[in-house]
Amino acid sequence: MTDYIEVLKKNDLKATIQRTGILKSIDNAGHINIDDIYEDVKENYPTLSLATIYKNIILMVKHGVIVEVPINGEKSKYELKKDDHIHLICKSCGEIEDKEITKEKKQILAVENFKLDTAQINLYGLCKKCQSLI
Amino acid sequence: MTDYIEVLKKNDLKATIQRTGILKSIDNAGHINIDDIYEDVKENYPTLSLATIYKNIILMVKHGVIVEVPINGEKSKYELKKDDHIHLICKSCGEIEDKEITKEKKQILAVENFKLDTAQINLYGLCKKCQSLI
DNA sequence: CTTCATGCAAATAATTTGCAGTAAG
DNA sequence: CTTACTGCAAATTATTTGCATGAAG
Repeated sequence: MTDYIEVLKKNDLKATIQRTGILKSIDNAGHINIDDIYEDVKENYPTLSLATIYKNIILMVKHGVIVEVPINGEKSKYELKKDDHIHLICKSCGEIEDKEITKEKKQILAVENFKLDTAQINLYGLCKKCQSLI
Repeated sequence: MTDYIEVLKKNDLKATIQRTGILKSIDNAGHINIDDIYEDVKENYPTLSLATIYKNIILMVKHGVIVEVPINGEKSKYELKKDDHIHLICKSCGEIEDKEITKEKKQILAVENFKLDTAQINLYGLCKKCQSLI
């Protein structure tokens, strides 16, 4: 269980109850879009507004607390910041699974004349469960 | 120079002047978002409407003529459909460069229990030009 | 205390839709 | 011919902004 208050302060952000609530929601879901965060957080903080979520998502991305995960044909989802990893995105059920990138894999992606900051690797296909349903 | 009429027909789409215009614009830019397509195409077809672009982008993505390239914190760009490749996205100037994925690299990305369809690899960092400006 | 965050309502931007008139095959 | 496409205007949805009040450090 992550200490969201710590994470926020470490990244120069005040720890408000709205922010920890949003982080808890993201952490819980793994990957989640703004509307779903709103639905989720509202349960515990009914007065929390969508505008507050927008403002905070932008802010927390800027401060490196969370990361945007753009998905083809959908609204972006967000996840807690962690080491680069691969997203396995199921085109059938929409489930997103994280997969570690080994050092060797990352090395292989290295490109000359380009100073790499973040690698975003999304593999679209069919997860095990959905394959078996065909 | 690609024959856009051919491409469209091959993918079961009528070849209208608006569609070939959009494809030409995308091909020309490499990677371009909807607003910029609009600005570009309007020069030659001033009556072409933004609604038509939206409708056709959605349609051409569905038919596999073009591909969405989501970019963190921006509106998605679009490119002509081609073999999977890597995008080098410069965080400074915004330039996107395509880089081939060798078979070995693609093999390395293979994951058990996941039937891969499309690989989307975006590397965010600094291009050569922008590195030298620091 | 002091500064920054929240919530609301209102503004703006982005995308979608319906429909009458056109064009492609 | 027949079916599907376009352009327009209107509707909807998504996102941003300003400001008075309230909470964090």
